[in-house]
Amino acid sequence: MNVVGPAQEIRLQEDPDTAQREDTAPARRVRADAQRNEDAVLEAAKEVFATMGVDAPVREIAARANVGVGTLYRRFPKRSDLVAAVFRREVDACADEAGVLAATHAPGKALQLWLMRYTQFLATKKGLAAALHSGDPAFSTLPDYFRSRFEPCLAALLQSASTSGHIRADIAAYDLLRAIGNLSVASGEDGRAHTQMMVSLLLDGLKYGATPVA
Amino acid sequence: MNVVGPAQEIRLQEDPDTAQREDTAPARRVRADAQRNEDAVLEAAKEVFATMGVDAPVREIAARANVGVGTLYRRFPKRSDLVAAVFRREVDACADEAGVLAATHAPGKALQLWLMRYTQFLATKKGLAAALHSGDPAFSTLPDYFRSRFEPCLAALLQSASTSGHIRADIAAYDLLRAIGNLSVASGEDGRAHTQMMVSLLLDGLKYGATPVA
DNA sequence: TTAAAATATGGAACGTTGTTCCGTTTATCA
DNA sequence: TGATAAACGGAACAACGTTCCATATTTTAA
Repeated sequence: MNVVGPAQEIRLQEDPDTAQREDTAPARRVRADAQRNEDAVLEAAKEVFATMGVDAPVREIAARANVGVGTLYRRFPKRSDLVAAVFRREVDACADEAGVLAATHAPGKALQLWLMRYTQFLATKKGLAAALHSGDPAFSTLPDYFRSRFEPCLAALLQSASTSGHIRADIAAYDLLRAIGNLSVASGEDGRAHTQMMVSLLLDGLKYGATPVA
Repeated sequence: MNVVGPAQEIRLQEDPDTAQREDTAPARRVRADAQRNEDAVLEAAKEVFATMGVDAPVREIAARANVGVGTLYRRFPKRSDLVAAVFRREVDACADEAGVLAATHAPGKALQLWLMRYTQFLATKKGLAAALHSGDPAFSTLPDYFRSRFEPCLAALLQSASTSGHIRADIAAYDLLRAIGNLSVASGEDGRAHTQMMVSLLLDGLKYGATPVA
C-alpha cells in the first residue's frame, strides 16, 4: 500500500548544480504551519526558560507549544540551538526597544529608560552566562551578536543625550554596556533593587559632567 | 526475623555529648576496605575529571576505581559531592606544597615556585568555574574553603620573601590570589604559556619595589 | 478542482545519564 | 570462631537529549 511506486521515480533530472535555472526559481514557500509552529516553540521556550531555567527539559517546551518533540528538533537540531535562538530573539527585542524609546521620549529620558530595560534583560540571563562559556559551538557567535546589536543602540542614545546636553560626551557605548554587565553579575544577594540603584548612580555620574546647551 | 531485637537495644547509654568518656571508645573502626575504596574513588575521579572534564559520567569513575556505582554513591550521595571532594583534595595538595617549598628553598624562590604551582592548579579548573556558580548547594562552601586554605599559605610566603628583602611588603595575599585567578581566566587561546608569562611579570613587579636588607 | 509531490507532524523508541535498591559478601568484634 | 554490622556490586528505575518513520497536511501543477 504505502510502498513508493517505482514508476515516477524518474524525476525531471534536476542536477542540484543546475537547479536555479530560472530567474525566479521559487523552490517552495515555507509552509504556513511550519512558520506558526516555529513561533510557538520560540515563545514557549522563552516562557519555560524564564520559569524553570535554561536547563528545563525539551519535552516541557514542546508540550507547552502544543508540538511534538520531533517538530521541535526539525528546526533546532540541538537543544543548544534552541537556547541560542531564544537568546538572539530577546536581544533583538531589547535592542529594538531603543528605537521606540528614542522616538517617544526626550533624549535623557530615553537613555534612562533603556538602561533600565537593559538591566532587566541582564537579570534574566544568569543561567545563560554559565552556558555561554560551556564550549558548545552553538553559543560561539552569541557574544559577537550581543555586541553588534546593543552597541549601536546605546551609541545612538548616548549621542542624542550628549548633543542635547543631558550627559557628558566621553563615554564609549561598549564600556557602559560592560560596566552594567559587571554590576549585574556582581550584585549577589540584594538582587534587582541593588543593581537598579547602582545603575541609577552610574547614570547620575554621566549627567554630572554634562555641558548644557546654551 | 530482621526486626531489631529489643534486648540489646540498650547499649551502654551513649549520649553523643558524653560519648568520649573512655580514652578509646571505639563504636567501630572504619572498615579497611571502605577506606581503601574511598581513596580509590577520589583518585580515579581526579584522573577522569582531568581527562574527560567535570561532566564525565559517574560510571566511568566507578569503573576506573574498580568499584560499583553503589559503593561510590554510599560516600558521595550526589555527583556534585564527589566533584566538591575532589576539588577540596586538590586545594589541599596545592596548599600543602607551600609548606614543603618554604622548607626547601630560599624565600624568593619558594614564592616563585608556589605561584607557578598555583597557576597550574587554576589551569585545570576551567570546567569547575562554571559549576561553582550553578547554585548546587554542594558547591556553596567551596569558595570559602578555597580562600581559607590558600590565603594563609601565600601570606606566609609573602611574609618570608619580604622580610628577607626579596619583594616589597605592601601586597595582600588575597589580592594576589585574585589577580592571578583573573589572569588565568582572561588568557584564552594562548593558554598555559601565556598565563605563566603574565604571572612571571607580576612576580617581577613584586621584586621591583623591594627594600633589600642591609 | 483535484491528485501527486513535497513537506511537516507527533510520539514511540533508543542510548546515556544520575540515582536507588537490595541480595550478597566481607571485615570486625566478642 | 561464629554473629553482626557494615560495605559491596550492579541490576533496575526515572529523566533526559535525540532519532526515526508511518502518518497527516500543505503546496503545486494539471
